[in-house]
Amino acid sequence: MKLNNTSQYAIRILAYIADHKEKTLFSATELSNELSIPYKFLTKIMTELVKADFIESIRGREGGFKLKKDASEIKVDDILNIFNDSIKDEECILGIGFCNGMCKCALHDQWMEPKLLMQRMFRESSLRDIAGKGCKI
Amino acid sequence: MKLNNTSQYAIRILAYIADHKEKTLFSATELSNELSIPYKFLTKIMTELVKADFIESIRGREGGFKLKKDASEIKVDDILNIFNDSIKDEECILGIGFCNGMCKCALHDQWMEPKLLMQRMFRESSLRDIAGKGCKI
DNA sequence: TTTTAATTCTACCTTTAAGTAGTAATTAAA
DNA sequence: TTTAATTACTACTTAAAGGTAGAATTAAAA
Repeated sequence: MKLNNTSQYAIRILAYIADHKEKTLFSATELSNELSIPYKFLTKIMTELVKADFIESIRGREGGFKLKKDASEIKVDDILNIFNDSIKDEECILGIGFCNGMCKCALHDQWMEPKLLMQRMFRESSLRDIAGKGCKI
Repeated sequence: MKLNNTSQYAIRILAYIADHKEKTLFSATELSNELSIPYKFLTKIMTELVKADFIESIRGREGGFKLKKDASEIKVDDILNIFNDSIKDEECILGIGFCNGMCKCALHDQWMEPKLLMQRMFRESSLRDIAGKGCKI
């Protein structure tokens, strides 16, 4: 019962960048070192964040990465969505075909409340909310 | 953000068995058919459930499986524990080293409430509670 | 005693997530 | 204009989850 590694890394990367408002550009090397994320894996994730338009990249010498949107406009759930890791409404905790009013799984009712809480947490927490709130590694 | 397939299958298998009190023995073939779980994968899971002492197996012709404990004594969390899939107290949603009072991750505080709810749901739901509450597949 | 229907065991195969390697492209500084 | 520092791209490797195959074992029924 966990987020996948890629999602975890992506959230930590973006939160780190959002946290350091004094800096304008972050290199992959810095992010990799500061956040203890394997360099090559990090650059792979950065490319996806660029494609998803959350991050702008400056190529070439003295280049780097920076946020493309305001930190308050990026929700944790938006990040999870890039990696297909957010909690879908129709998702069933026991993995049965259709889990809803007509045919629900054995844990459907108990799962409802924690599921909604988690969805709210992801949908309402922006990078601004979580930046600087925690340790890096 | 989901339970692994094996955990889902195991919960559904045990809930099914707990639900049919009129029957005393369940063959792998029946369970596989009724729950739409691949036969060979199911037997693998059954073996683990037997080793974990939740299920008793009767070998040979006319054999099968049955619950070894009372349904009220088996919690969903006990099942998840077999497959290392329960939510540990120290588990961090962003996967950082030690996520506690001293050094917590950026989502630590928001994660607290849904995490405790889920832990309670798993720890307090017994097979008896969930048996017969849902569709099979 | 043989057959048959069942579980168990060992080993393998497939798919996906996670991570690595090497090189090309880009750009500012020297 | 060359060099160094940077991101981007393509392809590969490794590890884990998910799933399959086949033979061995067991024990009731015929």
